[in-house]
Amino acid sequence: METPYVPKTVEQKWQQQWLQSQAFKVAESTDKPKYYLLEMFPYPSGRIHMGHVRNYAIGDVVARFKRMQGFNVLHPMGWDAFGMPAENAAIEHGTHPAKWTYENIASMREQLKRIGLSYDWEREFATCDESYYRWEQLIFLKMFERGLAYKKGSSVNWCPDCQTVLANEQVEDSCCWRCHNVVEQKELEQWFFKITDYADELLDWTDKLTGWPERVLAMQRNWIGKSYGCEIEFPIVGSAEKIKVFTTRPDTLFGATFMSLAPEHPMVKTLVTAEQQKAVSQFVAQVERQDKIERASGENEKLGVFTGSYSINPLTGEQIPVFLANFVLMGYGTGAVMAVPAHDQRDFEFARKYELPIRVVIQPEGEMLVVEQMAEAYVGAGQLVNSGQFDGVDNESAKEQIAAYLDGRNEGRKTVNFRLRDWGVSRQRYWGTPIPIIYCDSCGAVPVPEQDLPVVLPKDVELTGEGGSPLARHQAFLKVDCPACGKPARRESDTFDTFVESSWYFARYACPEFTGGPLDKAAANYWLPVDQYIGGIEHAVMHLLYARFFTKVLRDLGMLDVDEPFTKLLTQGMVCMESQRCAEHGWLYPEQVADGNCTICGKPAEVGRNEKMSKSKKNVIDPNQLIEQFGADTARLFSLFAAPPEKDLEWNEQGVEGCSRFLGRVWRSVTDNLELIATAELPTAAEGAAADLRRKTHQTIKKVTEDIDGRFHFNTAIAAVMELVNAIYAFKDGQQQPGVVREALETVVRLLNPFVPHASEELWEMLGHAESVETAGWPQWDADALITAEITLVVQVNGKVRGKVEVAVDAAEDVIKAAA
RNA sequence: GCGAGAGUGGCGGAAUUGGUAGACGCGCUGGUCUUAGGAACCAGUAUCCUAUGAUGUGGGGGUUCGAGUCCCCCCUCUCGCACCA
Repeated sequence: METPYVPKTVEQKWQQQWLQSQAFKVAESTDKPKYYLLEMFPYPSGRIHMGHVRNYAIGDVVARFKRMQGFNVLHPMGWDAFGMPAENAAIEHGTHPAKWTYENIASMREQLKRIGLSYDWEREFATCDESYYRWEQLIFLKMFERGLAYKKGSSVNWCPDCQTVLANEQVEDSCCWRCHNVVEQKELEQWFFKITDYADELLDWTDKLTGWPERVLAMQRNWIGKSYGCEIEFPIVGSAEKIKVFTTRPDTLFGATFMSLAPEHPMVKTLVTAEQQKAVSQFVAQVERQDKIERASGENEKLGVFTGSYSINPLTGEQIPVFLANFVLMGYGTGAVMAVPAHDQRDFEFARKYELPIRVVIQPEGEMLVVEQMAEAYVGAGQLVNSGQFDGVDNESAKEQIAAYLDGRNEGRKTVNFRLRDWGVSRQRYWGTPIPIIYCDSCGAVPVPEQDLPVVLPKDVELTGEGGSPLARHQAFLKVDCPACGKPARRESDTFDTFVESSWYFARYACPEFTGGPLDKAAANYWLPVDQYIGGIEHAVMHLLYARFFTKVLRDLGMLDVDEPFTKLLTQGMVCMESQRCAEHGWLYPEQVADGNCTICGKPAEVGRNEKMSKSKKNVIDPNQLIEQFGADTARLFSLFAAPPEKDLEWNEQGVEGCSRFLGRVWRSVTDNLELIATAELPTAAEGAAADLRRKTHQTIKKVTEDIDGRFHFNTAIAAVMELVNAIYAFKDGQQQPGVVREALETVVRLLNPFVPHASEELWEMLGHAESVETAGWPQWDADALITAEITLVVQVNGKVRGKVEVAVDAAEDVIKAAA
């Protein structure tokens, strides 16, 4: 009689069913509001890990919930398929990156399908598909036309042994990760995207992205790093040239007693005098070494060297020495700073070390700074002193006044400086999108004509890991005639940074099959922006900033009409697990530990709590095994129940069992009551204990709806359903009012559908419904059912609980007072 | 240093607006049923106390009839940026 719950059978059945009915296929529609839900697409590494399960389970709850609420939900999936791991695998295993990548995609797709995620699989694509990257090449050409893509010299990490460029992540302690030789800096011509043109817009919009976590916005603001200040020109003694500095403190200009330049500053050569030549080159070499090793170790002693030259402080007319200093960065501002030791801590330390003059030009109120007694720079507010006609002015107004004064004499001007720099997109790598440019001796860098796209990445290459990118040696690929003059020319052999692909994939999902351009504008405008984006916090800056930038570029290219790609963002936490380590035998698998001791040597194992799952720590749970043992529904339920989505989730075997038990309990609550409720009608009212159950049912609908919608409190939503299930178990008057039981059970099944869709569908069918539970829609709560006849009032005297009284809900105040 | 966030039972975590702190789950304790169960079901489980009761949300102040929640100061932890001129 009783049907046991066998997750595997149930899950296979419904996954098959969804596939056949194309349940999650969507098209543009006007009779339903659209909702675009997206999780960050995965890199096809070969296997799904628990982080993916969590990410996609979270997304699937929202997708299914919104669908049940009547939204036209776009929920696509694809693959961020270009990148280095494929090349490395090719080198190690003698396979081809394409083969490796597509095989990984095939097996990961099957894994994802076993989780029961509601994707419109017809929209799936991989960024290494020619039909995707060809449109990326077109976007590049349009950007090139507009001056948004340009080429300039830039230094890169170069391994002289492997003859290849290394990404920053491939440099470990200044050495090549593969051959462990010291990495050099090499000057190369690279392609850049002019993200700095959008710095202001990217920054301004951070205030309008109210659906984003504050910390992500803070990181982006920090990264963009806008600061208001002044550009000031310092003439060089005995030269017509001037040194430009950027400062946020023009008010302290009278206190600038020397100047510091970055060791890499282009004017260093002309500034160094013959006598200082040797000292300077020694210093530059020293900083180059220090940059990598000492800087990383937190060493920050201020070091410098005198160039032998002097510049002139434009306000005091004084000659001030020009130094090189290790703390001045070429990449920020102009690479030159006016040093005001009295009011800047770094300049202060530098001046003390090299015995340079310190002059106080800002006096704080109610205090008298004396240079000899200063232990550190004074960086606060105050009134100007030793500043000529500006004496007595408060320093905030002095910023304006001095900037205006300099502007009038054409010696400086107010300016804005950004930390953000243009995005270098060239990679000397094989497995990426070829940059569609042809170099001609006569015509220079010529864009590949649109009709010649795509520039197909050739497949016939062999990867050895040495000698640089195989594209740079692939004659058939390289040799091409100049599209402008027809003379023999050479193709660009660099490929794009893979962040380029992930900067617009979300838009392509709107029209993955479109052959008329990157985007079908109508489809893109219908679906975009993404209403809810979900992914890891590790992408807080790079990916999310680049995607925002690209969206604005696509808008300005006329390809779509939105300003921002992602209306709401949810950054989910990591999946962690306890790890165990033996002093002698290193990290231990859980089965290598018995009673807290290492099973190899018997010594106590050290327990590390909350460590991110990683193979090296042997604390990884394989989703396949988990699903095999408990089923996809349990895996989903636990990853949603154990922690709120934005927090780290600590994996716990017993917690998983708890979720599995709960599903069994739900299952039995339905199967045990099937006979009872077989002919029962849904109630519109109830009496006594049945009214309490009915109230609980409708309270639960309300709670779960509000918890999911916008708040993403899945853990408390699930807890609420558990309470309802407990109430059904506790309810003993089923014989009298079976309809109330049916209502409660159907509610449980419907509310659980976004979390455990397979079990939910199966139970819904058992309850006698021919149509999918998703078609049945999201339940509505009945406000009348929420009303109680009596409520418990807590009587507090001086804030202490002194008693409880039961009163009618509509009792008058004096009745309540009397009762109390 | 700057920026963001967090400190609540043995554990994961609840507590939309200030109103019975500890929902729900794990673990633990006891029970029922069973040949047996790590199955299922029922009950209990913040701390102290025999109990009335008292104490409890990192610490210290404050506002309030009433504070986990609001204000001030301090401590600790996590994450991000970090010589940013």
